[in-house]
Amino acid sequence: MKKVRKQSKFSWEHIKDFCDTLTEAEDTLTREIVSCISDKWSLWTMSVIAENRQPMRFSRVMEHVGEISQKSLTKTLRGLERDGLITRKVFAEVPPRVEYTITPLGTEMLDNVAPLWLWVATRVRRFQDSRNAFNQRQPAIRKQ
Amino acid sequence: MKKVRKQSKFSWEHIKDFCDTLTEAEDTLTREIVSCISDKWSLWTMSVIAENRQPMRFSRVMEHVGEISQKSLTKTLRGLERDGLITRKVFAEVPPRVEYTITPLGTEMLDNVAPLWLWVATRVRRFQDSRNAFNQRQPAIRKQ
DNA sequence: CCGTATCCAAGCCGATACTG
DNA sequence: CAGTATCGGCTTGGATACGG
Repeated sequence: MKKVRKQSKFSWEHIKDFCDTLTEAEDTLTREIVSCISDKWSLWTMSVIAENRQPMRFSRVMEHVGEISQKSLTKTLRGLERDGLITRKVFAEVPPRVEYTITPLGTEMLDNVAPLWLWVATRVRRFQDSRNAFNQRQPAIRKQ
Repeated sequence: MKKVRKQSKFSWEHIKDFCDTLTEAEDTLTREIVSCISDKWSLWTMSVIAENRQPMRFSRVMEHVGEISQKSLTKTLRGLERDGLITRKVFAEVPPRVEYTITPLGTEMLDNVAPLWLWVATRVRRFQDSRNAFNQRQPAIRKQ
């Protein structure tokens, strides 16, 4: 019986046991959800909607998010809706109105990302130093 | 003076104030570092090296990580080294030997990612349900 | 053994144009 | 107003071949 370690997994110390209880599908989905925090727009869009404290129209979200294109915003919002992080409500009016709201799950998500983000941010100088040092020593093993 | 909101930022509640103290370069770097957790191999590679508890050769890392290609593993390891998350030690021998070790910063990183990962993993069913429901109702606004 | 170089396919994302 | 459709550039990562 060949033990194939699934790609893209993460397990570490005390969470290892729990991770091992997940099916492969669950494990894959977990990674997908976690990965949204490095999606170019997802996290920022969520925090924009969350901080508004009330339903937000498409165009207002677009204003606040910034330089995003319509296409990308639509795609981002659909993804967040699909995962239950925001809700999308369409009003049958002319002109059309669509309102987006953060869900409790979405708020929880933001609250859980924040500590990690903060940890990285407080160490950003150290990372910068490390990169500078790395770039200054000649690329390892470089021929000549 | 046009206030251009940098892309790809994240700020939320109590971390907002701290994030605002970062320069744009620092903010960008923070996002880059955070993003490594969704890199296909970085996190998994780090946990493999960390759990080994001792320096690990390239080929052994490759075995444990699994289906990764040499090229991707090299690239992943270089990135982690550059950011100070692992160390890379070359021995001038024949045949060549290179050993990788997790750094304290790398361990800290893993420890800080774990809670988020665990939170997502414990809610994975909810995310799955949300996706199923989303896929079953006809795509919003879909014509006909 | 531990890489580097090259080619190539897939996917992301912006710009632009069009629609109910 | 809030999308959809299409194109095209850029990046990412696998496969393969080669090198010190």
